[in-house]
Amino acid sequence: MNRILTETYPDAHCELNFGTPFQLLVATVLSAQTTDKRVNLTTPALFAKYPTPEDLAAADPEDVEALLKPTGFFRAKTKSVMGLSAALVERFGGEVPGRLNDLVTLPGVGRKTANVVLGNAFDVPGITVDTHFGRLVRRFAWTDETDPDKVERAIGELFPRKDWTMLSHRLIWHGRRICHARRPACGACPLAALCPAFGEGPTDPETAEALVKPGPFS
DNA sequence: ATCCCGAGGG
DNA sequence: CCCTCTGGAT
Repeated sequence: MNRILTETYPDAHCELNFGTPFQLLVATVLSAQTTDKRVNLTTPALFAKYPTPEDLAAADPEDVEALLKPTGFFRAKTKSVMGLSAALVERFGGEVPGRLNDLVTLPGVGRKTANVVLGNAFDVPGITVDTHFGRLVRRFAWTDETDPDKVERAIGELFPRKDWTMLSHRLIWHGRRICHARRPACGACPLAALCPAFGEGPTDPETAEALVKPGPFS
């Protein structure tokens, strides 16, 4: 299945826009329970006004809340991004640390966010267990764990370190495009023949026709 | 109504 | 383990 994912999504990548590791960190915190498209509509104004941890730590919280409103959870996210900015200035010399154990000490930063930053700003392999990743690895029966930390460990044992970041991107892309939470587009899925969850539950009607005409080799 | 590249708190 | 934070798209 991994080979097909690799062929289907050879160029899968992080779709958040950023100019610095700090901006990627902030954008990733903002991406919780929001589409990255909406984050990308929000961050330009934020980064224009507050490009560095020093700027954001010294900002007026009400102004930041107003800027972050469209991303949802705007009070909690303001607290997180201003808090992590202050922590970066106080404890890390204003630089984003390149180690997981340091990143997760920042307010609002869990393992998922930390691994996004490691994988996309530091070239350090990281498994990012978000809602898509967890759903897909369970559908694929790669693990039956539901706790994100346990999923991360289980998948980490199945794949070599160097593949962790791209595997994360590919599963997330596949989850967004085909293997949706509610009505997966099984009829359009290149993994259909190999997928243990194929045909389970309702399928996207737009692709259902393909299920009846599976192709030349069935 | 349900989902979106979650994290912190109880 | 649960709950809450929150707005926009479908």
